[in-house]
Amino acid sequence: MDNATRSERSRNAALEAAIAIIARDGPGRLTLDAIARESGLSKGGVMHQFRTKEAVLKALLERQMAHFEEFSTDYMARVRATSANPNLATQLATVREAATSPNSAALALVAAMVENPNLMALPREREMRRMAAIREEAADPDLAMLRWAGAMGLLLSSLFGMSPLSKDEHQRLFARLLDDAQWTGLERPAASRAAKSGAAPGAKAATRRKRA
Amino acid sequence: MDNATRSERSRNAALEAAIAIIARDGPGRLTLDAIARESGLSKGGVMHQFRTKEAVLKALLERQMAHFEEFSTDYMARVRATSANPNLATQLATVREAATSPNSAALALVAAMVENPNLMALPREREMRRMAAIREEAADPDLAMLRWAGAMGLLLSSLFGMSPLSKDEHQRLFARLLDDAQWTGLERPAASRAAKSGAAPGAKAATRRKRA
DNA sequence: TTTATAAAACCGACCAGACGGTTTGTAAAG
DNA sequence: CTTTACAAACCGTCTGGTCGGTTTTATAAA
Repeated sequence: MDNATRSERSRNAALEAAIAIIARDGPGRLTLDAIARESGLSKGGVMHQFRTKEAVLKALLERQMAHFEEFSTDYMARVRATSANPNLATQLATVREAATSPNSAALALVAAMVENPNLMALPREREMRRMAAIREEAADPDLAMLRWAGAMGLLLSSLFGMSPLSKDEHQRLFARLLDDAQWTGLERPAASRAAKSGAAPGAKAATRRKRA
Repeated sequence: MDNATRSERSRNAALEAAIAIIARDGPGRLTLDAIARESGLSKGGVMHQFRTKEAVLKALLERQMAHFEEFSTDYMARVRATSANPNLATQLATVREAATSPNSAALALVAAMVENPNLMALPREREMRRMAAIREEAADPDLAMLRWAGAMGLLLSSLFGMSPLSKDEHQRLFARLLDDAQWTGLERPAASRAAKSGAAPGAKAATRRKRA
């Protein structure tokens, strides 16, 4: 077998094992020995691919982020033309995806937070940029943030096992969050922001797109 | 000093120390030795008050839950008469309180989840009962759930350090979540609840059914 | 009030196992 | 023959938990 793909396979096995462990036993049980056991590799093998445990977490985080990055990009490409607020739509759909997929990125996030809280710097920064984009394009930025927060709440509460909602109800709520038509009734034009953006005509911020 | 209060003081010191450690160093750094160091007690002293580490976590969880239980009861007593949906209002206010207070219950939750995920059984059950009450009283149960989810999203995202919102914005969003008047525009009469006695929950709700 | 006794709170040394990480050795790929 | 991928034994430290002993409080007889 090719050397590169051999490494690739091992790295993959280790990361899959890590996710399985976190999901099954909780983040506190994620140890290098456990990863070795679960993946079939020896501890030496794991340590050859990742020099330190933090490197494992980092790789895990990056892999999950890349996955959702891809999902996000695809979704964005599909709705950019049709949606009035493509960034919000994309983010909502991505969070739904994360909530649906069992080996969620959220698990990696929790594990990272446990081991080394400042590993979250990367995801945080990315998330913040997205939030900024959402607010830029929104007619009512606060409402957009609340829709985003609603999605996060659904995701995290189900991750923490605190959601009383069935799968169906979950999907229904996400669908409602995503449906712009259901939120148009109570928009508040965000006077503060309109005033801040200089000579902007006061009313409809939704028509003002980001740099075209 | 009285014997009972001596114990009380020690238990308190240990729990305070635990919260401080979690907040400062992350849940992964919460060890019995660390608690002993931080609290000034000896390890033996800590182990006398709590026979096991799990007992510490459990006590921590229960203390925080009791605190918010009290807040919740007080708030409920104040708004029960005036609010159309006192359960929702109370829950939103409680979550805001949790998000505001620095030594949040959420920290205890995360720590418990790390150490022993099934410790979350108690909070989960309580939460579920509340959610049920919220849905009972709501004209549009799904919307109520989304407002709740929004609050949870704000809380948890700020807990994870992923909130781009300032304190002021945070407060503003919570206020908006709490203000019934801002959500009456798009209520849907909850066909699900009315028709639920049948069998089909899953109808594609995308078609908007607004109410006057 | 004093004194004898118990019970509870507390200490700090100690232990077995688990932890992250290193080292040494070997087989496969280049 | 050199480099890379992996294995397995190993190391020092940390972890949750135990244990024997000391101090403080509680009880009550003298």
